[in-house]
Amino acid sequence: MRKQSVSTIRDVARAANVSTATVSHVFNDTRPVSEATRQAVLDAARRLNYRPSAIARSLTTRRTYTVGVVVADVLNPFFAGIIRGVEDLLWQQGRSLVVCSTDEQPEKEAYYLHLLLERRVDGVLVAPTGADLPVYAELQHHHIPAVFIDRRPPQPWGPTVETDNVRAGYAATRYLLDRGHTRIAILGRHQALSTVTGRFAGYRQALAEADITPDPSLAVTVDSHQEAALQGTLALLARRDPPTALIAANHVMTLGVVAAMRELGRQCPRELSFIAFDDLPWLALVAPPLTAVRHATAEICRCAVDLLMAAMNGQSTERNGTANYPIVTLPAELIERASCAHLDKAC
Amino acid sequence: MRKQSVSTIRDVARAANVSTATVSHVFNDTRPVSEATRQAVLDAARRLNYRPSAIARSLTTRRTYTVGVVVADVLNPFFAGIIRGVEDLLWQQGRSLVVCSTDEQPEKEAYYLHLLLERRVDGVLVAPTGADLPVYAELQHHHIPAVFIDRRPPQPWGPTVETDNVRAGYAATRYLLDRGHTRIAILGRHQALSTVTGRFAGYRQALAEADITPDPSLAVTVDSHQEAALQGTLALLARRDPPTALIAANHVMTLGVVAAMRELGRQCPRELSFIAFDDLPWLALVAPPLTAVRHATAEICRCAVDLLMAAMNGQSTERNGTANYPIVTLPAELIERASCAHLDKAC
DNA sequence: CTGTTAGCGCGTTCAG
DNA sequence: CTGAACGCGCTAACAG
Repeated sequence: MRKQSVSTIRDVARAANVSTATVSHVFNDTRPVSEATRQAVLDAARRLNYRPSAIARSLTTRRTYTVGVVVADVLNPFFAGIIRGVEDLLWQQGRSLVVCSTDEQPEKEAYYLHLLLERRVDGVLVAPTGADLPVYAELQHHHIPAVFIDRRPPQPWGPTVETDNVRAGYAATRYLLDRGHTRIAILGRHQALSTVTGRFAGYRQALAEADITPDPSLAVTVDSHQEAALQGTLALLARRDPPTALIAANHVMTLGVVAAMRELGRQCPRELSFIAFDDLPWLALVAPPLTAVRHATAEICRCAVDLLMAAMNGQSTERNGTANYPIVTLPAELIERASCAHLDKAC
Repeated sequence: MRKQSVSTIRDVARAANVSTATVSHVFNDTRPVSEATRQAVLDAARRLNYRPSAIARSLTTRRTYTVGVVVADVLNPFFAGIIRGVEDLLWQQGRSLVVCSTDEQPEKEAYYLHLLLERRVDGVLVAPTGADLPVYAELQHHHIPAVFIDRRPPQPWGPTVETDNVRAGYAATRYLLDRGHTRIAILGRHQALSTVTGRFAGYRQALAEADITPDPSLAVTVDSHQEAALQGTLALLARRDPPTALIAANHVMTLGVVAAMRELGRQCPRELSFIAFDDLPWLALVAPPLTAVRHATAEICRCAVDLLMAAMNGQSTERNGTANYPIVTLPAELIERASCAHLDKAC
């Protein structure tokens, strides 16, 4: 077998004695072709192992059938879920998905967005790091729509789909208040993301509504590592007046809290009631099962993809002057499990 | 601001009073350009918001700087880890990564590989479903190298990088044997993947070496869902002669086993010693901490990417006649934790 | 129903 | 050090 090069549409056209246009139309079903020539084309294509080049096609159609997904970390189960959800939705449209992990670094976010811009993806789904990057304007200039997921961008560069963090933080706190807790702590990452601030705001709001003067030292922020979360929890529980309940504002925090409880040999919920943000299978399997706030991941994906499609198929990104992008806020669900106890009134 | 279209290399050339060739060379640093014109070009580019089109570039260079990664499921933490590792390695080369989840369905695998083929990715990393797909030959025909990860392809269509499943299965079983267990069960998915068969083979080998006549009914295979794993475990533990130790051959199995233990109120390791394949943070945090087999994920990624790069930069896929592709087998690590107890001789 | 042809935006010879 | 011109593989007008 001699070194056969990859064959092009022209090779097929020659082999089938038709024009390249006909071949194109056979493959794209974009205008009627007589059955005879159609078969001839398909035969020739099969013989030559022909596969149309999406690159060449993209050059003329100005569509890549690809979208970029920029998240903090694919390894984080929450984002893995987002990616999976988006992939399934896009799959049906023949679109593929290039994934990028920023590790919460604005430089990496900018780098990846530039990459996606050069590749001329049809659109991007971004969980922004929070920095106000010039690349957002560039994307807009190049008519590449962006939809923000999970967190709000620093400026309204596009529609946003997020969990109702305020309400979720409120609901979790309220749930604990209803069980008699007054000294409730919350542990989150030390970062100005809308997720964090929202959850903390809901927490404070619930306390205020219950006429509890919030103790600022019970709202703890740490670096986004399990170890930091562990140390933060240890410090919290070592106080003379430790909290009776604790909310972990994301999954990494949850791991740290559980590690701390284990290290101290503290029992949950007898010695500390606990609510975890981000639900995962294992939370239901430990002793005690952990109460958790579950994101509406499927809805987030569906909504984000819908918005992106609308922007991609619709006219331009900027409709008339300054567009007013929607912020879609989806409710989270509190999954009740055994990790929250009623506090005796006596306390 | 009027509707300004996206500017091309020609616009930049005009604006800078140079030829398109010069602009190209400025951006790619591919031949000396006088500092004056260089600046003029960069200025013009900045003014026009110019970004080179990777599509047009790919059409001439025949390189997309993109690789496809086909796995069973991005949501599976093992594969998420693979993707993250590969992404980090590729990132430094300016390559991006399109991810595809097959859900173990050969049709989906074929579909995605065709998609990647049309997109002319520089190479693919595949965790095959096990089916012998014609698309493998097509990839080869189109000189798109494939490297297989985690599982072996049905035919040697490319190099493979995998965990040493036999040794890992052997080590886990041996570990339990050393602690006095003789009735050891293993629970895996019901599927003819090299991962499963390897782990089961190692299990049988260890038993044979210990002169234990293996009880086939202790090697259980079920569908790859937590519920099926749960049922399988329940059945195993409901026997008149239940095993004293159990190995879960992957993470889904682990979830099912833990759920079953919880449902039965069985204590680990007092009533059942347990080893989990696939290590995750939470395994160390439950009571008791779960002994686990940890894959050398980082090494798998490094090795797979190295092999892929070699194939992409090297000449063609088929060097001389039938290439002989290596199968790289990387050792897993047994992480000792408290979930395995010594069995009293008396038993 | 089918063919011709002109780009799409870039890299890359070959001349100068 | 620079420019002109061709081609990558395909789609989209326009003819027929």
